[in-house]
Order: sequence, then structure tokens, then C-alpha cells
Amino acid sequence: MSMVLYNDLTRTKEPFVPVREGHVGFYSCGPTVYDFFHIGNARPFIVFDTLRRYFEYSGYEVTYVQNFTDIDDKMINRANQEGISVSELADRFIAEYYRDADALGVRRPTHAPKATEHMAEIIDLVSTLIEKGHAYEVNGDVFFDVASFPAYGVLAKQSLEDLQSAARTDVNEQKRHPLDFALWKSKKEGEPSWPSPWGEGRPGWHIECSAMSMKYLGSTLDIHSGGTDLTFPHHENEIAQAEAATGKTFAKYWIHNGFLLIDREKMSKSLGNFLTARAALEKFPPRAIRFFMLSAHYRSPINFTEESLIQAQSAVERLDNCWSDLQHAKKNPGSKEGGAELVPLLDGLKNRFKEAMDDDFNTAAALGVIFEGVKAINTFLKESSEPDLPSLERAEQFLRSVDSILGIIGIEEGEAHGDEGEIENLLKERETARRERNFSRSDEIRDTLAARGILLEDTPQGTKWKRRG
RNA sequence: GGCGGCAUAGCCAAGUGGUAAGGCAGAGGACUGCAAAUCCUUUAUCCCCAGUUCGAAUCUGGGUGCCGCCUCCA
Repeated sequence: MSMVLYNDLTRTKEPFVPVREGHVGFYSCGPTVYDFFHIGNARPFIVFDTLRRYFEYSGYEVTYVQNFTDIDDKMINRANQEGISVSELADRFIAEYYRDADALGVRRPTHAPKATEHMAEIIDLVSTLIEKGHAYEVNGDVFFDVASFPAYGVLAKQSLEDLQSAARTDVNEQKRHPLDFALWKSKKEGEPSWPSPWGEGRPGWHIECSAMSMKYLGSTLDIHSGGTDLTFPHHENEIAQAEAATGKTFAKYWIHNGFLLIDREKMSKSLGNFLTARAALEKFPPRAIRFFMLSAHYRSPINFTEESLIQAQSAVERLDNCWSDLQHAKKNPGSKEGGAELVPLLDGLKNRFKEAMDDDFNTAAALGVIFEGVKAINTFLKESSEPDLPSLERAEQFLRSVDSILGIIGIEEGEAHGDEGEIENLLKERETARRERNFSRSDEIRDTLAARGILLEDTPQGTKWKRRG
């Protein structure tokens, strides 16, 4: 069973066959670091990181590259507003990016290149395009000559004529064709600039991704991903630049995530429904946000609402309960082989999990499989009065393994608050009270702990406690 | 105008020809001193119309509604 991915280039699902066996070269368009990233940006970060993890889980070595756009109009404008340099702005929001992305469980990429640190590669690529007759210079600006690249429109699935007729008025008289786009922009007063054969200036937006992705991944990438809105023109232009320069296929698979809406509307500052990931993290647990992002197929639009997130939070709690019940049972395992049915069942579910993930990364279906496993484990825990350690460990392994990809179960949490001893003492006191049927005292202790966010559950194997999410 | 997507229970969401996964919420029951957790039971004429087929949520045609890209944007 191998992976099948929906390729936007062909608009069909295709078997995934990497350029180099056992290896995946994966480039994902990263943030422009002029502000905190918003909850819509968080979707590709989470989703494509998860896809990367799944490739690794499946045995591939993955080189995962996600860039930082640290020079463009937005960067310059914001830096001017703040009265700081563009590089200071970039440093600040790269740090903020990592703070939020780390909190969301997004693993760091293999490489996180910045445009400003790759001027040599960018200038090389532009020079090559000029030499090959695919670009032209006008007064210090360099444009890509769209008409020189017959395949222009492969991703958009539209002809140059169709694209042109739809294009809104473009007033740039310097361009030969309205769809020609800037590879290099000549310096304007007060802007950061770099020397080049065409004078001082800075790169256009699209060129950095082509230059950096090929530097780290070679001239043919396996996968190039980004939000669906990047399909045109950004990715179309990347293909044109890269392929015109190298004559080779730039990326074998183009994948795009669907939009995230807020209350059924596109997020925008003017509508007032703009939500940063930072703000979302203050309101909802990170794993609930991850669960939400993975609960629908990555290509479908999803609607971020308070209710959806509360639902996701409850679902994650069910997962956590299963995990902590398992830990509790492990403290005092029995010897009966209660897992005679559980173990093969989990093996089957593991396979179904893989099948779902292999089928165009169907995380929603995969989650369904996990919950079937959760139910089976819960039933085992309930029905087997003496759950045996091997079965418990097998169940734990199942959860651990799927969670190494999805990152939604509270496996590593609940460590050291320093008050564990005190809690244990209170539990002992409560146990005594209960034995003496002094329920007012036992309930009092439970309430006191609850007020501190510590929840108690009385089980046949003793009282277990946990902290609230 | 061009390109494309979506419409499945109160809510979220899988499912591309053989009579509907999973989650959340609700109802009833079991367990419990009471809770909590857990388990059992329960809740869908798959947007409409027509067609193809022995058989369609799934294919075809036509509607209706919503959304995205074509302009910086994940």
C-alpha cells in the first residue's frame, strides 16, 4: 500500500513516487514575517507538518523546507510604521512565529531559509532567465516574459488569453505583457536594497521560493505546498521561473490546503473577524486547535467557530481520558490475558489508519479509526477486571504511534507541579472518609481539589485524579 | 467573463455503485454513596428534479444555494 496524493497539476489523485527512492523533498510556502500569523495561516503549517510526519512514519527521509519571506512591500510598510528596520521587524516576527508554531506542535523544518540570505541564488536565477531569453530588464526592473514560456497557465488550467482577459487593469507600461511579473525591483527611496547586475534593488515575491527551494532540494522537488490562494499567480509563476531556467520539472506534486473561514466568512481586518493564532491559543488548548485542523480533509474549506473548537476540545478530552485510564491501569496490572481480542483488533485498526492516511492524507477518516480504537480500549479496560500488562502496553503503543503523527493526545503532559504529594495526602484522607461513609468530608475534599482544577474519578482500582485541560 | 470547489443527522465530518465511519450535543439504561469517566441502547427519506443501472449519497444531465481563485493573501 503506498501513498496516493491529489496533485493540483493534473487534478487527479496520483500514486506518490519520489524522485529519489526513500526520500521526500518537500517545500511549503511559509509566512511573510511582518505580523503575528493568523489562524488561517496556521492551517497549512499544521497540516503540512503533519503530512511530513506521516512520510517519516512511513519510512521516508524527508527534507522539509519552509521559507520566511522577510523582504517585500508589507515588510517595508510595516517597518516604516513601526520606525524600525526591515531586518529588526523580521527578527521579531520570526521569533513570534516560532513561539506560536511550537505551541501548536508544528515541528521545525529541516531548513527555514530567509529571502534576504539568498540574494546570490536569487540573482543567479534571474540572470539565467535573462540569458535564456525568458526575462528582460527595464530601467533596473526585471520582468519575467510570460509569452516566452508556452506552458504558462499549467497550474491555473487557463490559457494566456483567458488569464489576460480576466486580469484587472495593469498600468505598468514597462511590461511587454500584462501578466509579466517582477523578478527584480529597482530600489525606491528609503527601501532596503542589494546590489545586482541591474543596479540596487530587491527581489520580487515569487522568485525567492524558486531559488531557495531548488537550493535545498535540487531542481525537481517532490512536493510543493501552500494555501489554495497561492495556486495563481504565486505557484504558477514559480513553475514558469524555475522550469524556464532549468528545463526540468520543478515540482512533481502540487498540493494546496483549503481556506479557513471564520463564521463562514473569509477572515479580514475590515470585517473584524481577524484572529491571530496567538489569540486562538489563549482561548483554546493547542491540541484542540490541531484536532480541529485535522478533523476535515485538508483540501476542504473549514469554518472556525467557537462551537467547532469546543467540540474539538471535548473530543480531545475523550482521547486524553483513554490515555490516562490506560496509565492508571498499568500501575496495577493483572495477569489475565484479557487482550486476546483487543490486540488483533488494534492491529486491524492500525492498518485502516494507514489506509486512510495513504489515501490523499485523509486525516478525518484516520481520526474515526482512532476513536474506534479508543472505544475498544475503553471496553477492554472496563470488562477486564485484571487487564494484563502486555495488552495494556499494546494499547498504549497504538495510541502513541498514531499520535506521533497527529499530536492530539495528551501523552507528554501532566508533569511536576510540586503539589503531587499534597494531593495524594488529600486523596488518602478522602479514602478514609469514604470508607467511614463520611461523604460530606469526602465531597468537601473533592470540591476543594476541583476548585484547583483537579478532577477526581473513583474507579474499582482506586481513585484517579487529573488536571483539567 | 474564465477556472475550480462544496451541499450527508441539532452541530462537526468520513464515505465515488450494493441499502450511511467517527466526534460533539441530546434521550434512556448500566455502573457509582453522589459525581466523573466508561459501557450499552437510541437519533439521517444523504439540497431538488430527471436519467443510466438489477441496484446511486456515490455516475450523467438540469436546477437551487453557498464558497474560492483570476489583485497582496495560507
